[in-house]
Amino acid sequence: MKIGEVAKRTGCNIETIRYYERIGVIDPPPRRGAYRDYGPCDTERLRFIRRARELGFSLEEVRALLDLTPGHEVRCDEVQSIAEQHLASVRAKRADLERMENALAKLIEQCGTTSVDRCPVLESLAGEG
Amino acid sequence: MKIGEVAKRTGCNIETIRYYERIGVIDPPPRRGAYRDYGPCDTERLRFIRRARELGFSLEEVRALLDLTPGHEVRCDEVQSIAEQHLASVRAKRADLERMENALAKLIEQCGTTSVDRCPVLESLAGEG
DNA sequence: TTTACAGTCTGTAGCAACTACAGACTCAAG
DNA sequence: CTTGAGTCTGTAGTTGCTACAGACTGTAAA
Repeated sequence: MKIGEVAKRTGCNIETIRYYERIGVIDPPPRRGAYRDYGPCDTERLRFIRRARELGFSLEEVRALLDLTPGHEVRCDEVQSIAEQHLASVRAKRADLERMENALAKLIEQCGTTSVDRCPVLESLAGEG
Repeated sequence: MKIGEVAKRTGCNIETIRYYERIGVIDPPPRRGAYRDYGPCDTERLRFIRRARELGFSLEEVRALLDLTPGHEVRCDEVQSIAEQHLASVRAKRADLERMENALAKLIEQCGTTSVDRCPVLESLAGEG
């Protein structure tokens, strides 16, 4: 399989696949002539990476996850621990965004409630704290 | 005021202040000798920027916000529109994270429920879709 | 006066995780 | 033999900083 085919099958784009190779997240495949020649394992691995990225795992976390499987001696507890750490950070981010959302909503709500030459959004951003 | 003082007062760090100057978010202040010499307006502006950044506005959005005030002819409706756009994107991000959180929690929940040599997290990341 | 020292200066490189070229090449079909 | 889509390498851009290196400046104490 050439890189374009793999890209189509995995949903990764071509540049990204080459990027993953460059940073060592996937191994360089053999070449058929000048072109990279991928097998089914590569598509699987790339799909794995893609899923994990979609779930917000960083590439470092993905790497750690991938490093757990090679000898097929899977450590479910380690996987669980990585996933749990990640879950915690997702929850934290979500809480941040929630606070932001509330603050923004409050700001916007005030708009139009005061006299013409004052804007509560700007004032509240400028005000001291 | 020298840059260190401004940094302390605004909570921005020194490198960041110089960075903002470089990209034109703040104007280059006059120099007293070789050193940048800031006035109170600069601290206000930097505080404004910092608040906005904390609320997740991008620097481009911050720039747009700042561009609305210079002639003191404030356009509250424009400010509101920027804030609303931003609110929408915050909400979208939060929804994404929520989906992530659910998926992760489900994954983790399954851990330990199957036989010893299978890990549901890895399987579900690897599985086809 | 000298000298020490904290603070500042410029300029550049690094981070994550890609994306987007330029310009050369390759390989199969017509 | 030529066309053209696909691929190759290498480099630079993105966002919003952060972190140096190596030079300089200004002040205060000895």
